[in-house]
Amino acid sequence: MHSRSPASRTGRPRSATADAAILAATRAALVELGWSKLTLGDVATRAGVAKTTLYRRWSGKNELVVDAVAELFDELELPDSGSLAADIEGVVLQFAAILARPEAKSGLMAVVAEATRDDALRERIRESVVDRQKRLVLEGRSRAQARGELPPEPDPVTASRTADLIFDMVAGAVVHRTLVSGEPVDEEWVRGFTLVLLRGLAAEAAHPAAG
Amino acid sequence: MHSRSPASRTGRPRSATADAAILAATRAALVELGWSKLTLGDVATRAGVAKTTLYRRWSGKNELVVDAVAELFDELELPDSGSLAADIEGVVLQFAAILARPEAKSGLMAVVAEATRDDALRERIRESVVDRQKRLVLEGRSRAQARGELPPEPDPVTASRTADLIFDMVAGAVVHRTLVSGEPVDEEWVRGFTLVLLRGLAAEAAHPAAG
DNA sequence: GGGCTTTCGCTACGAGTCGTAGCGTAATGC
DNA sequence: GCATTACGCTACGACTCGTAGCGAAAGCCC
Repeated sequence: MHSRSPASRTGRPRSATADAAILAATRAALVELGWSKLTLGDVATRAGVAKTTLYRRWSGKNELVVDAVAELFDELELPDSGSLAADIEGVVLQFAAILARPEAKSGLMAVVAEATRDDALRERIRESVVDRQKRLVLEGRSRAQARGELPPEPDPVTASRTADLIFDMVAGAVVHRTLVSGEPVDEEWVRGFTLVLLRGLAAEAAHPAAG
Repeated sequence: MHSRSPASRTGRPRSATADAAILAATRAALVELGWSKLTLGDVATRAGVAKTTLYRRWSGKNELVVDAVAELFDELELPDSGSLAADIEGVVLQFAAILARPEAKSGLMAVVAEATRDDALRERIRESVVDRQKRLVLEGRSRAQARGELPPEPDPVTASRTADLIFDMVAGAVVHRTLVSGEPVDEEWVRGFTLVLLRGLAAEAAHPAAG
């Protein structure tokens, strides 16, 4: 989560209940009000805590919403369905289901927008949201290579680059479809997407093709 | 741009200079302050107009920023470079160059986030930003089909669906790479991306593979 | 030129939010 | 019991919002 260091061993400990209540209240406020109309005073009232308590734990709206939205991605798991295509389809559908929730929609993109001018916020998003998604890509590829569906990478540099490319293609397409195009990520779309991606990757691996 | 109807033929006309000054001031404020710290009063001061003038033309921050950012995409053009791969790479590099500018970064994602709770705003973004990008996809495919690089579509329904898929994959990947991963869209990345996409599409077209 | 209409710049305003300070109280560890 | 920290509460100045009202300016039409 946020700060983990138990810098203080003495004194009254912070209420763990309050943390959970604040984050839940933040998500509820995101659903009802959206990002722009969400105020920290309102969140504090919903959570049943004082506004000052909220400010003692989070430095502002951005950090609070990142933590509140990050919890939504806890449920993301890579299903071991036996084939790479099914793995991808399963993860994409899970990711899309989370992204379709109103608290994720209005909150996530807003903090990403803010992160363009705030390096610390960008790093916070990376740690609590993005890296968890990226790990699924790495794990999925490793499984597919073990099954022989994808060839092993020749060197770690291109392996890392390809993983980054795949991640941006998968997450980017789903996010863009959901938030910009405003169309649902249903099974039909996922099938078409997976088809294009997988065949592109298989062919790309067969023909390394460095320009 | 915004309202096109010259509803009033009489009276003092609106200053066209003011419109341009306000939009330019908005972009300047986005660069210096970012989305969250941008205030309409400050934009009015920068543009040399009264705050009330600004409110007469735009209903709020969201609509103003959409128009200001939309102008950045005016320069987007499809280069006729002779091959589909070169066309894609050219457009992607143009798109990425625009998206890398700070006024686009901080403004565009913020209004997209707001648009998740505002249908009118979403439509405004679609008209002034998204559709112009989408047209390039349609045009590029049509050229590639004329060249024989892509097979003609069997029916208009799947043609439309495939175009939507390609658009979300291209725009999504570039946006995600730029804003979420925070990595540059350089020529090396574009080559790898185009390779995967094109080979996926060519194979997909060869094997229609429904269900 | 005279009149009509709309826009313009300016000032001022109530409402709402921000983030902080100060206080007395509650809950821990030693 | 004592030191230390977190808590709830209240209050505060600073800021932004969006609007109203005013006199002046800049166009059309006769």
